[in-house]
Amino acid sequence: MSDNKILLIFTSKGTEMFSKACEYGIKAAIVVAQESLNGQRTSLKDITREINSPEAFTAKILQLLVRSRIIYSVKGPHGGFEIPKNQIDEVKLSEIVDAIDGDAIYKGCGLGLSECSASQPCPVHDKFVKVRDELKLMLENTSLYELAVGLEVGLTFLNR
Amino acid sequence: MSDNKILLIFTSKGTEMFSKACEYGIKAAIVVAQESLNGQRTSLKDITREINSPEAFTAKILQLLVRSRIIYSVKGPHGGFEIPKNQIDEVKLSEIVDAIDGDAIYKGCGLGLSECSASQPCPVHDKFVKVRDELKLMLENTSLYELAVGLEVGLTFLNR
DNA sequence: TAAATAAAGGACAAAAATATCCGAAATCAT
DNA sequence: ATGATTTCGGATATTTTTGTCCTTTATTTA
Ligand code: FES
Ligand code: FES
Repeated sequence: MSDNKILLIFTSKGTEMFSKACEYGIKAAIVVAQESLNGQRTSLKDITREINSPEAFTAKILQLLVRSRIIYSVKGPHGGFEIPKNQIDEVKLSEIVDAIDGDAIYKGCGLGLSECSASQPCPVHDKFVKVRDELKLMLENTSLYELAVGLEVGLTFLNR
Repeated sequence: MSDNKILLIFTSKGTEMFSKACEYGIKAAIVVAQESLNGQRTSLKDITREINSPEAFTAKILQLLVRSRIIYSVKGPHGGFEIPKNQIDEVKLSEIVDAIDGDAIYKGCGLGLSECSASQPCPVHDKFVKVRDELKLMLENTSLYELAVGLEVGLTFLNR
């Protein structure tokens, strides 16, 4: 053991690509999309059971998506969250990420400079832009529909 | 204004790819590399002036890099941080990120599942792995040397 | 209309990341 | 040896993120 006191200050389990809030938001949206494709609304409880997330916290994130008109909510018995069927294919991952984490991850400078600029690039700019742009493209081209279908068919998992 | 009380809870200026600690670490390492190529040591003060970062916090991060033997330190007058010239080309960005943020960003599941698995993939797995692997490759193939040279030549900036 | 249900919203709590302060230890120059 | 300099290390403070609790509001059903 010995010197793990100071190290603890920096013992992060590992910084991830998206915030927890965003991870929950994406997962929740996929569940809502999947149920919506089946013509069903999904309640907060159902969602948190499916994605194994803290209820009240997830509620806040869902509200964020509702405010961004990415999903829609209905109160009262048999209420819950839904997405109009014809809209599910139009909702891109980028909109969800943007609503929760902002666009810095796929638009901002990799070293945190005020803005990414090709004329005044940071040292990693050239190399970073390539992967960042591919991330951007991926997020903008991936629809909730395809993610929901994979889940419905049993090919993918939300909970492990 | 009206409803910005609740919204404030979620007003992040935008989640970035790397943590602040990691951004400082990368920038600091580049400065140290650049000076080392000139046969000079760099003091903490010089570093924080170059990259415009909080001094004491940056010191902690530098210590982390020292412990990982990515950079070396010398105490006392004319002390500071340095990297042996012949090592500068061998230090890859991935080692720095790994030492500070861990490897989750270029190895972990995009939706935060316990581990990324192709046999039990999360809904974004297929699409995410592509960009994550490119990020991994980029980090593993980018050396401190090339980043430092770009800075030396005046092509890149650390401070804007 | 009343009761039950589910989301919305506010206040608060805990944990993690970011940041500051100060003294100790090492090193160098005189 | 002494004093100046600079990193190292511990304690603490601030801010942001994550998470909980409980009340209010809207909606449905009986
Ligand atoms: S300036 Fe840093 S990524 Fe473009
Ligand atoms: S399982 Fe989620 S990215 Fe591989």
